[in-house]
Amino acid sequence: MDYRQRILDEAAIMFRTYGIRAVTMDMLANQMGISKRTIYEVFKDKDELLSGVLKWMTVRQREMTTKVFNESENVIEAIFKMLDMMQEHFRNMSPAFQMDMKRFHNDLVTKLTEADELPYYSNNADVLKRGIKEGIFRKDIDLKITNKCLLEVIRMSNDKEVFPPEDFINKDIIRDFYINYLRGISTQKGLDLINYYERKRGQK
Amino acid sequence: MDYRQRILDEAAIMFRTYGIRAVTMDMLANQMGISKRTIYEVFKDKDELLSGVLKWMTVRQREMTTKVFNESENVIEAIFKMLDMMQEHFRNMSPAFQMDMKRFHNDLVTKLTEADELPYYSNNADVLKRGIKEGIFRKDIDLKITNKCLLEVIRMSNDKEVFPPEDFINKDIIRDFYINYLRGISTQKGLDLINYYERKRGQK
DNA sequence: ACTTTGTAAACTAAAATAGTTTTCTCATTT
DNA sequence: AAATGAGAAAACTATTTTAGTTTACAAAGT
Repeated sequence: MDYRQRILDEAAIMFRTYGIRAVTMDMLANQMGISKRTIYEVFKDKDELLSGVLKWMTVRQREMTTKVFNESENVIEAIFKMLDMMQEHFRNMSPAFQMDMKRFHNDLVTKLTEADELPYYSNNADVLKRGIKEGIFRKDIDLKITNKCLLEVIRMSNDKEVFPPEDFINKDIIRDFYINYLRGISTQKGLDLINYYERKRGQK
Repeated sequence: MDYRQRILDEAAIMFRTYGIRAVTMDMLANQMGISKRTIYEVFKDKDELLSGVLKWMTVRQREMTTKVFNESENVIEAIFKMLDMMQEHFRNMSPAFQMDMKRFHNDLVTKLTEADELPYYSNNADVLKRGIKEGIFRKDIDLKITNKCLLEVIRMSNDKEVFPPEDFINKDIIRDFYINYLRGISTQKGLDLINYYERKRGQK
């Protein structure tokens, strides 16, 4: 029985559901039916547990995205699927989680951001290159800047201070923001594809 | 400027979004751009604020339900609309809120439950009576028991321990539970109406 | 000038929780 | 059957938070 993995899985669920502060180590141990000490046997402290959870979430996200990208006809289809996954990821995440991350673990956030170990905040250079190769994105875009912009779009879309929930009821902010930026860097072929998948999506 | 009401409104939003413990009095004051002391000028302590918030939520819920009931053709239509409202209410509520209520304010919960001052946990006797008068519910049902059962259905449907989210992905538990119990107390006319509104709902 | 109303910020006291230590239990090994 | 070891259970303490208070101060109205 791999305690480490079991703890990571359960902690991930609980952190995402209730927030980080709200989940005490006692609560987690009780919920899993193990002793608190066993948790501390594997993880030095709560910070290490949290950072483990985030890294694990990133690994899984990477695997899923890679799979999606390999199985997609073109970059636009892949991006649309990835946006669906991302939306699902953030939809099930308690606002408390994001608030706690900012208030109490901001140093961890910056560390993980720099190390590209935060789910859905990872380097998109490969995607962009593929898009260029497929004639979907314009050849003259600046890879580094565009990549950074896409990351910022995601970050901002999920920032409650930028888009306060009381003013923006719509949950499709990411989509809207991301896709319209995408249009801006697309060729005619890219635009046609975006329109195609947008229509397709609207139908269901 | 009615501080009491403004505080209630903002606290309601924050408690529901982040949970009760996660929202500190400082945070609430900062968010509103007022001083913490001003809050304590109006509310003795956090408990009183919370209880105020819940009562206020109940008042609004009552108004809305009453309106819906007066504007509905029959009891089944009214109940369907009410279920929609209820679903919306619980959908936007952080699991942390419900957990905090149970862990740290359980005495308040029981107090408010007894006083019928918890949103959506209110007496349904009038609804049942109207249903009987309209020939939708059977005449021979035991009002007191049925009423209690309906309340319990709502309570259980929202209890994460009864329906753990990891096992029951479906958010329509309340609907399913409530409506099928309703079928059990309905006349043929009632059943026909339920089927009609179920179909109508399924279409959109 | 004086009073009221509220902000800002420092402070204290209480509560909760992270993390530790101790004791006990049961299963496995020798 | 004794020894070992992994982990449960629960009590403990040390730290951190946060509720709630107090103080000083600023603006606005009288």
